[in-house]
Amino acid sequence: MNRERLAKLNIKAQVLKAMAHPSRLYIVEELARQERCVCELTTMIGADMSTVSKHLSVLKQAGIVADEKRGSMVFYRLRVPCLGKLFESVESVLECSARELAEATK
Amino acid sequence: MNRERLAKLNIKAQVLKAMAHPSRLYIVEELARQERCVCELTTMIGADMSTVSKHLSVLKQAGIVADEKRGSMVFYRLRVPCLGKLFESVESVLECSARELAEATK
DNA sequence: TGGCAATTTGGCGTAATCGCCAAATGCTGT
DNA sequence: ACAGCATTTGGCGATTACGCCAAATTGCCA
Repeated sequence: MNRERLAKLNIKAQVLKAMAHPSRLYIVEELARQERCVCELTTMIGADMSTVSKHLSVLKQAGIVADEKRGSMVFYRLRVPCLGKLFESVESVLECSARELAEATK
Repeated sequence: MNRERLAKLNIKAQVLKAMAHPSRLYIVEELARQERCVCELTTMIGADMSTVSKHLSVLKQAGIVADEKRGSMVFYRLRVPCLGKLFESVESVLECSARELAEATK
């Protein structure tokens, strides 16, 4: 495995890792519909605001979301419009393996 | 957030998490081309065989790969054929955010 | 300027992850 | 049955993730 490929793998894994958390995945799904400020997401998720803020920071550092300050509030939005495809892919992965997974974990 | 959605989020996050590691992502990419036995993957990755075996176990538990024992060797293959879409999605996410990410981390 | 709300940051304890080593398991051929 | 290869499992130390609390920061408005 050459180091170019390893570098790409690291970046890709980083993107996946950023979304590989229920709260963060929820955030991404919601931002795919519309932009939201931190307090909105906080009440939706039902966790501490500092926790949500850190999740957003992870997504931001992975290049998935962007933030914009308007007044005293910070609004987050998806940085890339192509995430919808990824959702579909994950969904289809689930559909493909859902039954087998259910059987496997019985 | 109702508990049905939370359950789905947990499963989706689990799938993403299983792939959110450079070695495991490498494995998935290779298995998308052809099935491989553990020792092949071990030499390709260059880690301890026990480490590779555990990575494969994670992918298996997430429903991403399936294993088949042939003789004394175990061959792994992708469980779902639709993972190609997901790769494309991750790639496009990278393309969309690569430049901005590079600038952001300067 | 003082106070209040929104957000971020630092820190802490707990839990999970990672990679290697050693040991156990399974299969093959003699 | 035995030796040897392929694979898995258990465990250990080190690193990282997670969620909450408290404190710091920033902007708004009286």
